[in-house]
Amino acid sequence: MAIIVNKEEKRRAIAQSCSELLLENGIDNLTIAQIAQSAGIGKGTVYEYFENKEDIVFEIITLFMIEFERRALEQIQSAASAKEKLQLFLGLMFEDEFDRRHLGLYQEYLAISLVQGTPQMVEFSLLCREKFAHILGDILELGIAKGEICEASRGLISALMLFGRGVVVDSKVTGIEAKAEIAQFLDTLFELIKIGEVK
Amino acid sequence: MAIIVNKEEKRRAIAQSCSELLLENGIDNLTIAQIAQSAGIGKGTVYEYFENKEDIVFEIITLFMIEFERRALEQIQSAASAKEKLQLFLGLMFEDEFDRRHLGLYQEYLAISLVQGTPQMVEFSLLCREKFAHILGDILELGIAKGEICEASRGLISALMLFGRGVVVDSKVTGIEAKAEIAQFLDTLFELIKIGEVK
Amino acid sequence: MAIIVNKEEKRRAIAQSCSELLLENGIDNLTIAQIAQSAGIGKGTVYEYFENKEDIVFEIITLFMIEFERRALEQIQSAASAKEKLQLFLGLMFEDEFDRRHLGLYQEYLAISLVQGTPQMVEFSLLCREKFAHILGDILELGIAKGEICEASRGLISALMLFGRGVVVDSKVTGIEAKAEIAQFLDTLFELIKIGEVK
Amino acid sequence: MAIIVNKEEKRRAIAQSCSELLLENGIDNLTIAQIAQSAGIGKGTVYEYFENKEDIVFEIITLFMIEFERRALEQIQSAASAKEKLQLFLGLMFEDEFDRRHLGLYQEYLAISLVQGTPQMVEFSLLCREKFAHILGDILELGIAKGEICEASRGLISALMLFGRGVVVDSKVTGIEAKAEIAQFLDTLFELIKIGEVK
DNA sequence: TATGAATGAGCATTCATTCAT
DNA sequence: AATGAATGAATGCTCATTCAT
Repeated sequence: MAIIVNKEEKRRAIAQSCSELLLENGIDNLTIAQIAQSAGIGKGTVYEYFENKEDIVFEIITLFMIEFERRALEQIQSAASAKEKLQLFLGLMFEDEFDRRHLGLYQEYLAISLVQGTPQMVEFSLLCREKFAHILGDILELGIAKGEICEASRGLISALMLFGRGVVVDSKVTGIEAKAEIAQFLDTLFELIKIGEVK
Repeated sequence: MAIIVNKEEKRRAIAQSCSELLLENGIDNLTIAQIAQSAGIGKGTVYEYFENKEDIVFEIITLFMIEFERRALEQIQSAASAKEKLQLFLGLMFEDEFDRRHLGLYQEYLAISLVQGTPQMVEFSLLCREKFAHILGDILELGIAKGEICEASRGLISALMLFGRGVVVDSKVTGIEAKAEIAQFLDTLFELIKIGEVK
Repeated sequence: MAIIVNKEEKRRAIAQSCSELLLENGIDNLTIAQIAQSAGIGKGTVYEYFENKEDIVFEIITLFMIEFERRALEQIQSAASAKEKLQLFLGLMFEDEFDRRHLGLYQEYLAISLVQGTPQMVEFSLLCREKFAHILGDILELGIAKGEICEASRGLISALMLFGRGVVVDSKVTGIEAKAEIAQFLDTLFELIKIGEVK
Repeated sequence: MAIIVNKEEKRRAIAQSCSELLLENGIDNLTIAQIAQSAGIGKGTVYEYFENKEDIVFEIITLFMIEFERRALEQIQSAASAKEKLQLFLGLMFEDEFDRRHLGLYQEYLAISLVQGTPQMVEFSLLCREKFAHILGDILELGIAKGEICEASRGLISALMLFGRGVVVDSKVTGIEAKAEIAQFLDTLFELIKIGEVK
């Protein structure tokens, strides 16, 4: 009698089993052979659950993204002002060693997107964009509602995300100090968007 | 006596001769054999003038960067207001087919920086950063001097560059409409930094 | 279930299939492409069974060494006196065309050991040394037991091997006549070590 | 008015100027460019004085050989008995750091001889052989004359040289302890060839 | 006599993916 | 459902030597 396996469940199990490997070795140095071994299955079996290597990496990165979103929402709640929330959100990837490894993986993923960019990857990136836009939107709306920042701030969602993307890239490419850049930007920005002053 | 060649000159000549190749094929698909052929020299000769393939790509990208800087300064002069200048500067890479190919190369270069990032590459990126910071600084200072924008705008240089980087990346990664994003950001931003209104 | 292959067996089969190639072309001129072709497999498959090219050469040389040892023991048995045995053993590599090709390969291997000498190669050479020391030891012991040679001869094992190595090298380097040198040495030596005379 | 240069003199000057380089880098890693630079001349000029790279290496090795011979003779004189002289002669290459570097070079040279062996190299090796045979011959003759060793020892010249060659090779190939091997061999040998005992 | 610019052949190795069993 | 054996494309780099000046 064959064991009935929930495909979706096994997918995640395989992905989980080698997520550490991915963080350690990076995408390029992760081989299908390693994946199969760490999951305790044959190489061919991997392809029963995933289309290709990219598919596996996707699964893992998606898991990380969900976790990241969860942490982001959690952290943001603990902050009082809109500025603090933004600071936390934009800076979340640069916190500690744990994040540094995830950041590295994310940068590697971005690099692949930059040169190979399959429709699937674009779709995934757009999905992330939406989620984060939503989070940023909530932060700003709340800030406006609480009278912390002006109505015009509403138009900054996309810019804040693009700024964030720039920080992620440049923290590697030019070695800028991410958290300092974020702080400085928010200081300047809040000088402009906070309520109650005349320029 | 032997023939004396101006090494620096020939370097540039070789780089020039295969820059088209680089734009067409991308970095990864550019082979030393192609470079040598397009320059009409032997493969070994290439290595008389360049350390390695990376070195060649660098030379070409540097040439493009210089050209880009020149065009940026030229375009900016033709604009009247600070907002227009910023729009031109940030949008310069997304103008037409000509730029699209250069943009692609730049994105590929960024991708490499994101995963391999040699000290030399970081140094180059920092150099670019400085140059562009200078240009942005001039634009903002002039805008402040002319009373177009508030003093606080001065603190936006780094943020504008990171935003620009984000647009370069996301125009590929998520397929956002670069020029529209830039326009929208500047509209919102100028709503905040222009002089003469109460929030 | 997938096909299970006896790895060790296939290793030897691949090695065997290109040993002729190795004898003909030498180590440096043996390419992986040739190996794959002669074994009727793909280049990649070669690497399923061998770490690298060196590993393949090792396998083949080891096979030759085993065969050499077998022949040596066989030949020695057919000889009556210790002197004859030594002569056969030391001269075995210089017999005929068959041996000349193997000798050439061995010399090439020695050359590599002399400049690159990986631990693995040293280990292999020590293994050979042990085996041959054992054979020489047996010959001498029997000679002593039979009263052909004096007790002190026992101390000559290592020297005989080093002499043999010297002959292998010099037969190529200075073109000395190997068999004549061996004969002359043994004549002199036996003059000294044979029993029953006063110097 | 052209400067008259003694070709032979300049040859030696060039060779001398890069002999240190040769000891440090080995034959394979010594480039013509380095040679030219260290001699303060152009690459092309090197070929005015030498046929090819091999020719240069030859010149240097010849210089070393002459020096080695000088040292050998000097050392030997300081020894009293034939056994001591042989020990000094055979062990001379394994004395100290100075010798270790020369030994390495010599081994590399042997390796080349083993696979490429040009007539010129064979000739050189034969020349060395003759010289050293002469030295060994003198040692043995003197020993015989002084009644230290028996007449038959005269036949050991070639064997001693081949043994020596074997030690040079195996000190690298199998990592044997050269000086110990030499001592052990000579102990055993002198047990056999010394005068005044009955086996 | 001196130079130095130009040359170009040659090859190991990796690993995602397939598919016969 | 699971497997794992087989595959093969694709490329940077070195350096001794030559010969035009």
